[in-house]
Amino acid sequence: MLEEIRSLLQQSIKSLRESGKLDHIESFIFTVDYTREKERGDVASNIALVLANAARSNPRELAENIIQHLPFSPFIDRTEAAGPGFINFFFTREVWTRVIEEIRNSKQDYGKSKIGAGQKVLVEFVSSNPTGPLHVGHGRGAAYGDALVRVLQAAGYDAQSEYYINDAGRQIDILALSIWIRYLELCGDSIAFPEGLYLGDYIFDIAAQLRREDGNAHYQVSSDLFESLPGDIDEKIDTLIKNMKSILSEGSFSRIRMLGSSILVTDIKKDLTEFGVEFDRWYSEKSLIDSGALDRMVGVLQGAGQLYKKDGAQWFRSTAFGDDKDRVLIRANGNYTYFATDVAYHMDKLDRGFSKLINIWGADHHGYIARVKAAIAALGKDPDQLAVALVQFAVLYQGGEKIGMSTRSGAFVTLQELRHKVGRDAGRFLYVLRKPEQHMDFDLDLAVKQSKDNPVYYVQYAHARICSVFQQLQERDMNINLHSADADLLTEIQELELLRSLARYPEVVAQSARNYEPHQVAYYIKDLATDFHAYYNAHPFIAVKGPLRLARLLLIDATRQVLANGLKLLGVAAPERM
RNA sequence: GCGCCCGUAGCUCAACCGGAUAGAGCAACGGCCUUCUAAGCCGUAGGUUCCAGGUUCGAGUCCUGGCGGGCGCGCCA
Repeated sequence: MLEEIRSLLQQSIKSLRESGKLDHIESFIFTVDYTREKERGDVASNIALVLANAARSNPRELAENIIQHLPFSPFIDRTEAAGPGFINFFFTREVWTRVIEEIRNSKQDYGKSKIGAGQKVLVEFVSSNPTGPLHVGHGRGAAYGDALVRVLQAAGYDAQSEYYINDAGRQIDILALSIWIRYLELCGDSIAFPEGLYLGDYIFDIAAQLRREDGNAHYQVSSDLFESLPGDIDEKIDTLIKNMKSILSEGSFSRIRMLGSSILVTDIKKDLTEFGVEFDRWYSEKSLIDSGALDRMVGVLQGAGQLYKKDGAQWFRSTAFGDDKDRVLIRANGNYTYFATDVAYHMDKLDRGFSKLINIWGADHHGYIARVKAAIAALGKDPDQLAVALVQFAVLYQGGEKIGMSTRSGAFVTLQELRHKVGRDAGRFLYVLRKPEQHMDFDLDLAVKQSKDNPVYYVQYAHARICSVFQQLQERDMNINLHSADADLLTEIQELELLRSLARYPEVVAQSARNYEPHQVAYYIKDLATDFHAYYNAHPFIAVKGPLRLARLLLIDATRQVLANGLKLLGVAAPERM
């Protein structure tokens, strides 16, 4: 509908020009938006305000002029110039009839658009290291990323989701080391667990499984492991890893690595699936090394003259592309850095033909953006193809107290615990109710409440209430055939409010996709639920006669459909009863 | 020190590319169940949008400088 109005305005401008009442203006941007208050019509445009300057005329007069030249439309009842020069449009009943029909015809597709026009977009999110379970911080990224993919798809983008598994490199070595030491303990060795390794209970579980399956096959005397360790904690860990690799057979080492990461990846997948988050693809970091993609990338940068050696390491001249400092790709000990494989990964994403890459990262990774963009530029691509959405941390509160979190020490609330405690729907809705860059207080007490305080139930309740009305009608064997229903009978204030809201939905989805802001959908369905509850309390549906009842049923059925569509985009269930 | 994010009602948060009188929920106060789910509704009260300048028809939104909070600034990921 906004496009219709936009077109009417453009036609008016054209005829103003042809009659010599308006000079030609190169290009201009104007808005056509649904109004916040119905006193200002259903839709308003600032076109006269925008053009007034260039036309050197009074905006209010220009608005009147534009109105005079508007072509006829069956959708416009009347127009007015208002305020400083806005043009307000008031819809005819024709519009409401059309909206209801459209919802009835489109059903689960109502709200979809083509603004993405098949653009290939890759959304990468969570991508947590398989070195421990997901915690509530990952939950926010998961809820946001999944909703974003759904919203983009609804807006016509060819959006795909991907999880990058860091199954190569140092972190996985540390994981293997942690498991092996616990395993040695299980074999009867008494070992002082070194600093900086993974401490969580899940490490014991993996070690126990290893021993169950392989017996003492990986047992080696551990005294060599701790020989001549340096003082620095990182160097100490690197030495421990080196020692472990020389003590263990190749087979044992890779067995422990693989077992650890595969168990953890499986757990992560399960956690996410139960949270309603599925990925189109799980992309292995290790595969970049095995396939030679990493070496190819280094070759390209080498060929471009953007690499140099210093202190035994291989550096990428990222400062030539706007980064603060140059970055190491290959460490002096010969190992690739995480950054190196990540650059290869981004090269691969672009090679796969995605026009836009959206990465969802925790806010602590913001300093990483410049170097990845620098690498993309150095590889001869456009760094603006990469968009990074930073998700701020969620701080958990319980009983008014902040719950501290620390990953390394193993003391954190896992996503699974959150889900068991508050449920999938409440968890996802509360996460996605905040725009990602906003710092967030996650109130566990509130999330747990199955009451009016919890916004997710407010929306779901509206959906269930509507279903219940139809359920009752069916039980009483009353007519619910809406084919002959007449939307023109809907004239109550609450009915018009609902119709206005329903009409807005496609634009909300489009806007939400354009800005990567699924929270707009969450707020919209909250508002829609409010409109419905107000209606429900003001007017009867069952205890009212024939045609009017059918008209009202028509309206609430459409409302139910839109609530369901919106909830679906957020990955939240639309229950039929509560 | 440098960089990024945030600062809006007592609390948690919205505000569509800069638009008209800054909105919800919770908390507070007053009402509504012999009628379809009260997990609901109606009403009252609550604001120097952190501060100071600037840009313009118009600023919570953009720019500059402060203040406050969070996070970065590794041959970690």
